[in-house]
Amino acid sequence: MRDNILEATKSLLWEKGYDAMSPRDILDRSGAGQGSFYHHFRSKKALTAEAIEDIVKERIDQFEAVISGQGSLRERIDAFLDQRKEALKGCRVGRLVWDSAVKNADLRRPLEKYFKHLERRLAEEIDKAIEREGLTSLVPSNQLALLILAALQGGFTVSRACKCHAWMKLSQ
Amino acid sequence: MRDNILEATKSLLWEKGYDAMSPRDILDRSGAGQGSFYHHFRSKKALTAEAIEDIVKERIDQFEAVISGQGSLRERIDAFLDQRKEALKGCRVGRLVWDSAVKNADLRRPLEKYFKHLERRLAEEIDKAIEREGLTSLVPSNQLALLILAALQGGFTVSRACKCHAWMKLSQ
DNA sequence: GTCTATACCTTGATAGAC
DNA sequence: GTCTATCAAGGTATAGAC
Repeated sequence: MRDNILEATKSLLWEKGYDAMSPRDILDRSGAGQGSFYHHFRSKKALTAEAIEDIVKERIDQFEAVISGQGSLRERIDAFLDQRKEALKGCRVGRLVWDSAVKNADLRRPLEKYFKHLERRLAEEIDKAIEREGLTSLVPSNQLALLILAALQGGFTVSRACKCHAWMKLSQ
Repeated sequence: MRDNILEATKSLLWEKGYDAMSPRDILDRSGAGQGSFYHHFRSKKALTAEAIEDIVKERIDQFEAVISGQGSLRERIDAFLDQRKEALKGCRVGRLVWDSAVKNADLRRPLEKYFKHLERRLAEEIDKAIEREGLTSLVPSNQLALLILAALQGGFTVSRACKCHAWMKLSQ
């Protein structure tokens, strides 16, 4: 039951975010009762903190699965971008950035960890590719890495505002 | 008093978003009483709709003030990016995209209008600059325009997650 | 561990006096 | 137009039985 509650929370955070997600929502989706909720978790915020840790862990694993894999850099980055088929739902992590809960440092830290990790690893792989694949870059690799991240996150924002997959235009 | 309420709402939408903003917050900031609130506006959502219309209007005007001005394309785009000094607060428009109110088509439409306008105008100015300034572009102007928008919006997201101005690294 | 009952607060809104 | 009083519903959490 603890797991049900946690999974329900993770999906609700993606769909509605923290502010719009009520304990009621979590109980309905998980099938748990009030008793279970407050037996396993001290508060909505404590539960959210754990859910965010989980989400970031999963996303980093999924990212590493493609970026550390075989293929050219271009192929691996494309595979990374392809992980986001449902543009209108946004990034499971980036979506949380604007929620009030994130004013709390403990809840924000995992989000920072996520973006820092992706930025660092992308820059590393770009550097490797410059060496191995003979690529050239007009800007430092860490700037390029950040640009890729930002364009992806902002693509979600524009996509949702326009209710269409703007990022598809970006990646052709 | 009507204006006080509207202005308070506009600033609160920027700081907290729709879901985390209560009528109480609005009354406190505007100095109005319950009576005034519901005399001038039918509901929180109706007030928000009007506030969003206002915000988009103001932002488009501010954008046009620089993009239609004098100077090279590069200078004008830099001026546009420079309008966002407070990266951690995010874009007044983009910030709203993830709020529950935006599921309502009437509230989402102004956001779409904003991004569509900026995308179209940036693409136009890029085309003009290619002709007049002899610039060249590796990608179609509308893709480049969208990339600029997305990188800016996503820059806000990453900046807030990391509590630092990521976009400064992007624009050097 | 889970259930039901309960409690307190806030939200979002209405009513009626002035 | 503004004020105060009031309200129903829902959000968040606790208590105690099983």
